[in-house]
Amino acid sequence: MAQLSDSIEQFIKELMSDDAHIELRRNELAQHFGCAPSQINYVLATRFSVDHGYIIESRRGGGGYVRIVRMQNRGEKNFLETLLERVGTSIDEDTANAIISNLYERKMVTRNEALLLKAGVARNALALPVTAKDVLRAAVFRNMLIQVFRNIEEGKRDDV
Amino acid sequence: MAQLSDSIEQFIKELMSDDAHIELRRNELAQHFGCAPSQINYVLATRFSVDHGYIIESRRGGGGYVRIVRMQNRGEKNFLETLLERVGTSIDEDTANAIISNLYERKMVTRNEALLLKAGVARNALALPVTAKDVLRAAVFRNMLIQVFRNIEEGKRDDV
DNA sequence: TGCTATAATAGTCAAAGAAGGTCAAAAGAA
DNA sequence: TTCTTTTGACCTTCTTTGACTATTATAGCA
Repeated sequence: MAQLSDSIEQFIKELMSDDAHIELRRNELAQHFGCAPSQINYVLATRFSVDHGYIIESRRGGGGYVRIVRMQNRGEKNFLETLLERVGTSIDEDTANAIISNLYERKMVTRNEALLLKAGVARNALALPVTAKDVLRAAVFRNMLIQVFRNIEEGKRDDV
Repeated sequence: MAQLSDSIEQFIKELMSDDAHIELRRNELAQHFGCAPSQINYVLATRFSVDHGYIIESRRGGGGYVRIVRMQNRGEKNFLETLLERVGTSIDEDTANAIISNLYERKMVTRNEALLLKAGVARNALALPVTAKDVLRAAVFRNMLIQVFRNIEEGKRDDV
């Protein structure tokens, strides 16, 4: 049943289309969807986080607004470093998934590859205490991320 | 006779009819049959497992669902089953790599996907005693293998 | 002009609601 | 008995709402 949050996410993405950023009124949007204003914050937090490749700016008071900015493509080399730093030595599944979705939106991986990456970091694969899971997931994920960039870099040789 | 589980199994199969996959609400279905929700899980586990040719996906929370995907052709189903059996609960890196190369040779995964899979099971990702590594690798690998087949089956939906 | 009160926004956080998952014990069949 | 099925208690995840808080612009007043 196409969750409210999903609809709002879609709506915002359509609004953005090709633009690198849009501005909206939190209350208006909430009214449009007949929901609590804080629902908008929830959507922003869960679907437009930095890990998803967006930056949120806002301003309160009269004439207030919420601006959603799609982060620019950095140089790939730099980007990998940033991602690895973000992953660090421990990462939870949601954050990892956000990063993967971002890679897909930037067309750096195909849909199938994205799903493969998600399968690799899924919590259900790891029968361990949560903390250990996060540590292990980070290790596996780092490896896969590096491979993603390697794939992008070379994409030519045919020996596997 | 006609066990409850059998009825539920039939019901689901009729629901699917020609579709390669359906989505349902666990609680609704349970209510329809006047049984405990976990009964549905039992049916899924015993009649819609991978070795029966199905793959289950699900999501919790508001708007949650259970999706049942049927693998189209028998060959694929048996192959996945064989692979999962081969992987078992513990596998070393070389064996995993051999399986991946085989998938690539059969053109079931692209070169990039194969490399991604290898990255996911690489020993350097797992900072653990060897035995534990193998066990963990098996878990992650199983997950990824199932995803490979899922990709082959559906390759259409666009939600990542 | 400078200050202040008010209205107009947005943010935070915790609690409630809405699913599905797990596991072990009880019940039933073979 | 032994294997399969069924149930229920408890767990985890994701969403939605609402009360309370914070910030900003502006109109009115001294």
